[in-house]
Amino acid sequence: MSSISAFRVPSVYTRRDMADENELRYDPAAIEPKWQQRWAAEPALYAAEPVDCGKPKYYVLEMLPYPSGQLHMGHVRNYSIGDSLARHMWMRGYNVLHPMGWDAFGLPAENAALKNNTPPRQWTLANIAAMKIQMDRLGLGYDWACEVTTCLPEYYRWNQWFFLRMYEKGLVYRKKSKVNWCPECATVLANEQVVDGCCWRHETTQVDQRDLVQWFFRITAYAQELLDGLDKLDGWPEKVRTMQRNWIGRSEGTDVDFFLEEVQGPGTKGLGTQPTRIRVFTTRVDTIFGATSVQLAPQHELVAAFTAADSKLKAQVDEMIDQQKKAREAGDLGAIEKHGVPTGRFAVNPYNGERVPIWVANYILADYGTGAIMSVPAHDERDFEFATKYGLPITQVIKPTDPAVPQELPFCFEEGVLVNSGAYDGLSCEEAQKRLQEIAERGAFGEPKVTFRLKDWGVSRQRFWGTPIPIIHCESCGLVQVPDDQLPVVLPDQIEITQQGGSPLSRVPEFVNVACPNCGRPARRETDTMDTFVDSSWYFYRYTDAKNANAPFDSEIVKYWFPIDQYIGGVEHAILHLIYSRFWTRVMRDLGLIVNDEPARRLFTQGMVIKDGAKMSKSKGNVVSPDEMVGRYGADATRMYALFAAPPDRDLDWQEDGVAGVSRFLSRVWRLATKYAPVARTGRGQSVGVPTGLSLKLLRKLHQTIAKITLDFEGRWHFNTCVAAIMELVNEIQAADAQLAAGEVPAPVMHELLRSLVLLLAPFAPYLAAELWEELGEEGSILRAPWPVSDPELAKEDELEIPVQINGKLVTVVRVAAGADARAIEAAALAGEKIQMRTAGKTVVKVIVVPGKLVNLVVK
RNA sequence: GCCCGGAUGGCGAAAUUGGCAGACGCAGCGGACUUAAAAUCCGCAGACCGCAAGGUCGUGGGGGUUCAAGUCCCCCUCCGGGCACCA
Repeated sequence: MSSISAFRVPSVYTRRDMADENELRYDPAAIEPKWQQRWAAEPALYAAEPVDCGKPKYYVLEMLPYPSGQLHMGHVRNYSIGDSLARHMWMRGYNVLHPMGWDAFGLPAENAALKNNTPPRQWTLANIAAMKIQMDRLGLGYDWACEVTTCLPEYYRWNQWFFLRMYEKGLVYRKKSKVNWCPECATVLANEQVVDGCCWRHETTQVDQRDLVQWFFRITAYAQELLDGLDKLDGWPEKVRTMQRNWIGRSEGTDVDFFLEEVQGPGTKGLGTQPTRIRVFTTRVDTIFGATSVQLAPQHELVAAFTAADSKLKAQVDEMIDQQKKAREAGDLGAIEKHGVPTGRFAVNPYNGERVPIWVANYILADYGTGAIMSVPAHDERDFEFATKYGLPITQVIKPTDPAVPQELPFCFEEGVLVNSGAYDGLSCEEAQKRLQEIAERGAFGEPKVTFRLKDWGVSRQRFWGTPIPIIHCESCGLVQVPDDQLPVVLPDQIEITQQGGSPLSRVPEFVNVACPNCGRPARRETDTMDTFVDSSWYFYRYTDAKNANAPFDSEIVKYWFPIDQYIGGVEHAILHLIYSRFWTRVMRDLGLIVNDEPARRLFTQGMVIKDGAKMSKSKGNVVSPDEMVGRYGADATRMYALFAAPPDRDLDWQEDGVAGVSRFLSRVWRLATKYAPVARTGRGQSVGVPTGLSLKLLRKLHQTIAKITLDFEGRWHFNTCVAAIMELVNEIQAADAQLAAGEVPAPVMHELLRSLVLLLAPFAPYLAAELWEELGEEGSILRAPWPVSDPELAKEDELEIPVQINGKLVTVVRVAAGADARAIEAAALAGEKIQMRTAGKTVVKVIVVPGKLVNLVVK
């Protein structure tokens, strides 16, 4: 349906140009396809230039979408922001790289294959084609020459290549581990992909725990560097940096060995090869004299030794493990009640020789620290709860220095002095920690220790539609790398996707059976594929050199473009994608491929798109289709509304009436510009001279608007107020319509006004801008036209309205010359009639004059 | 529980450095044009009192600093997001 119904031509124009009634209507359905065709025919418009072009570079990147087949409003918002920025930077004369690609591996393609009997590849490529059309319709200016599609062998061969390089460096390893298993996906999930005990893609599907041999990337080797790097990322939102800091979870403390008390008699059986020490991790070694038990995680290796000789204990521990597992699956690990069982064994505190019981407790995590703690109930909430429940002794060993601290257990504070701690009594917590660490190191029963919460990145997936892991299992040679010259290991074409568990690739004999590259004997390919976060960890490097068949990219080209100047995407990727990318960048740096430490200098996280109070999503049934909006109002209006309705970093409430409003505004621009274009054209190339009167007024507003928008593009990014500023400008021009029609403003000024207006609109409404640019008789593409420069002289007001307050309350305003000094302003303020009346008979105690801002009289 | 955000008209929002609160837009109301409607154009519009001139109140709540607070400080409430038995 046509959106903008025909409107009656304004009378002033009807007289002049009756014949062209149709041309007066703003009709995005006509304009937009016309420019799509033209731009498609001229791909160089959006193409990055060679590295030696001599221009400063600007790399603007938006997160690549998963090719589901449909853009959603979140994409529209993300890409509208990025596209406006890219267009602005082009106009500022930068060599802009503005690429787009497809995060094309992943489960939905397999699900679709099951459902429609369409091969994943075909389904994915068809979706890509459809979404590309949507993007083109939106008028997004991408350099399609460097498009990256992660499911194509030309791309994923480099995943494999990187995997092998990392394998050689010891950054890839295999281990049997408890993994998160999503029954729906029938695959393993990374810790980061488990949300509240459920799969991040299937929010109602509980994740199981399974034991599998898995491939891991040793991201923990970079934990400290990833943490330190955050301090320097001042172009990233503090929020994201904080989230990553918490995720990495660095914690400084001490590893301390408690000695396992020797036990004589039958109970010692099975303990023979076990360590005689229990290593605990604590951040509060200063409280160690208050340790009244040692607590082990149920999975701790010593527990297995203890239970081997004690079937009753074993039953209790097994039950505990089972309960923990259930709780983990239900996602409320923190909610289960603390409980434990005594092992009947004792440990000896290395500092004072005190004998404390060893318990197994369900609140001790096997995979954090050493899986064992010393329990100090007087100074830890959890230990206190536990000790109270089981009547374990509670010994206070820290006395608060601050008398305001309530005298109640447990005492959880760090400001205090030691008591009941033998030779260390009287030391501050901080000093005591240092001293106790020294003693431990000297006595070889402990040392300072930094622990991270971050775990290694499990990348194995038992799925078909992902990058095959380039490893061959040979019975004689063990794990053998696929030689580089045999890459890529290509996914087989013919495959039957079923819902059976295990890797689909393992059921394809042609894929699995292979000769060992080492000994030539029959061997088996690895059938796990890689997590799709591998694909998105480095795709933005590939953009710079997407066709390279010999290397993932040319280092020199990457050196030119990196780091990314501006990365834009949703905050939901704050941890997963953005931490993996930072890791990958460092790995590539250490492989000598790149020189930058961080992928992106600046990161911008846009807010969510909300409708009727909830995030737009299929499950909520509140989805607005971009196609529908574009069909009804045009791409320009849709995009501009996405920028106008809220600042980009905040959530955006989608209201269709608002899109209609923006569309009305664009119609107004259209009418105004087409009406005065004939006059403006005659003023092309002529100087505006020294404008006065209405000309000056309008040019002043114009130059103020240019200044405002230019400033916003430089970092503040309040595009909502940029659009508002353009609206104000248009309102002001339109308010002068009668005078303009009467010819009060000379042609060169009309030209300057309309030309600049169109330039200001170009980043936000490229179709309309291009059309009007042509209408104004301008040559060349508006895309490469220089961004207008604000003339500060013209922008300056020559008279200001200064509010005058009495005791902080507004009474009146006075007009003064713009440069007026404090004395002149004060005089003008005091001379005002209303001020005279209000101050009559009273004393003006004080006069505050802020030149250019206001006057406040303090009156008694 | 801890760590981030946020709260301003009927609605989306603005106020860039402490200086006229509500720009811009939506919805609404009045008018012009029209046989009529739509579209368009012009105007009104925070709340309360008042015929008006004008006055009082007003940025989630309470306190404070200041000539002046949406903005700074302290305390609290609610909403959103992240983390959560991390020793």
